[in-house]
Amino acid sequence: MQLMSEKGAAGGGLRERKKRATRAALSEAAVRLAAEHGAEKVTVEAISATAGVSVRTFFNYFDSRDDAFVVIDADAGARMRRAVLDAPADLSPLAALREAMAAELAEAEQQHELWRLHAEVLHASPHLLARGVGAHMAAEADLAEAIALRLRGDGGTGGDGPGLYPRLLAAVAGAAVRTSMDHWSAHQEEAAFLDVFHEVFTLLAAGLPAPSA
Amino acid sequence: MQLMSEKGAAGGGLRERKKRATRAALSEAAVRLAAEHGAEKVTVEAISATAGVSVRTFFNYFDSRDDAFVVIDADAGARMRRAVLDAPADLSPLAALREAMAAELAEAEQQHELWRLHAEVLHASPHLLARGVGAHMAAEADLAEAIALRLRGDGGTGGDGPGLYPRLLAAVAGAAVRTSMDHWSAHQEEAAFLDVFHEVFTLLAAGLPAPSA
DNA sequence: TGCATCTTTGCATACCATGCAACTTATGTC
DNA sequence: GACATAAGTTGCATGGTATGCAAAGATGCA
Repeated sequence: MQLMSEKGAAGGGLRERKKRATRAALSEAAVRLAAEHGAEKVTVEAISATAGVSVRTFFNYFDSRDDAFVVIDADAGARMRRAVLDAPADLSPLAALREAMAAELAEAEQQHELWRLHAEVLHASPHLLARGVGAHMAAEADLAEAIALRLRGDGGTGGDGPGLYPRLLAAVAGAAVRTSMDHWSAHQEEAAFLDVFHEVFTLLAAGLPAPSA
Repeated sequence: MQLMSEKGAAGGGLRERKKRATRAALSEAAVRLAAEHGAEKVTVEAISATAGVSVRTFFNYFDSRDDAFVVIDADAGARMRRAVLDAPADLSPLAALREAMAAELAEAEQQHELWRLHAEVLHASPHLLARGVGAHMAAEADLAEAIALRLRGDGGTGGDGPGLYPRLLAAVAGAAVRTSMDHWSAHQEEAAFLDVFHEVFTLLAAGLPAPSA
């Protein structure tokens, strides 16, 4: 079943620091090996050896081999959730989401090389790409709840989750980010990523009108 | 690698009819067994035995065990693509997509019981749900291309796929459908599915404004 | 230091997934 | 209808994936 994720933020204990380090080492080993040899040719044994742990320990951190390629940053969801909750009150829900996601993407640029490799790996095998897309869903559910909180103020999300509007907003924003990344990685020379990102959200806010051209 | 899907429509040859029957039998066996015992407890051997074929044959039809739970109707994508292309010219792209998807969902109601079980199974194990969402991506890419064709009239989609707008539209519409189904299955008694579906597309067309209430 | 807790590891086991060769079943032709 | 061919199914062998369990090794805390 995997180990619990303990604290999302930077905890102080030696144990938790070691655990984060091990997880990061496994993740990085998986991505680098996959970028070099192709994801299908990378065995769990190779990943574990590169990260300096046993195969059994690999499965203490990831539920499946593919998870090591797909799950990049486990705390990203929590950070976006907080960003949505802390956004200025005069931002529309859509704009709050846009800003939270933009901040997260900017953060991702810090690990530039690794993220680039990661994108390459996912794009190279559709199987993993699909898995990656699906993996965002949990984060989207979190975001939907954050939006619901933002809208209603109170903490009682009721028995059966956020309403239709927050769910839709989170799902659509997720789709928007994926579309931006896809399109940008196919037209990297023509436009900066942030331009694509903002054009996408502008289209959303306008109700996706048919292009005039 | 899986067998090729031959023709999407109803072909006449005995071979192809048998193949579709076998695929359907495997798919149905997988879903029913999973609904009864939980997806994790269903082995490929059990699915194959229920469908009356060997384990080896199972893997001739599906690339992995999970695919049998996830891939319900392999031709749905092709049908929606055609529906988008054949839609009346005065419909906006968003409306054309909405109608294509509504038609497909109405079709799904024919197999009501099986689709219901399918939804249950996916919902019961997040792992499969994520996989299911990812599986829609190929269909979305197809839809994006159809929209691009619809907008530009010509057949030359260029070297690097549809533009930003068609991609975004397809991705957002996919997110809208998933959201509708999620929300509806959580509030089944309160509203008819089609009402939820239309409310979602109305919100999209309005640019996802913050709710006034 | 010494004890409680958590983590890693090896081992055993079962299932998943693919290549290959032999066998069976459709299709089209004579 | 019988034949040659192409297509699909099956069993076997093989290797990777994934989990439970118990022993050994770290860490946290009094």
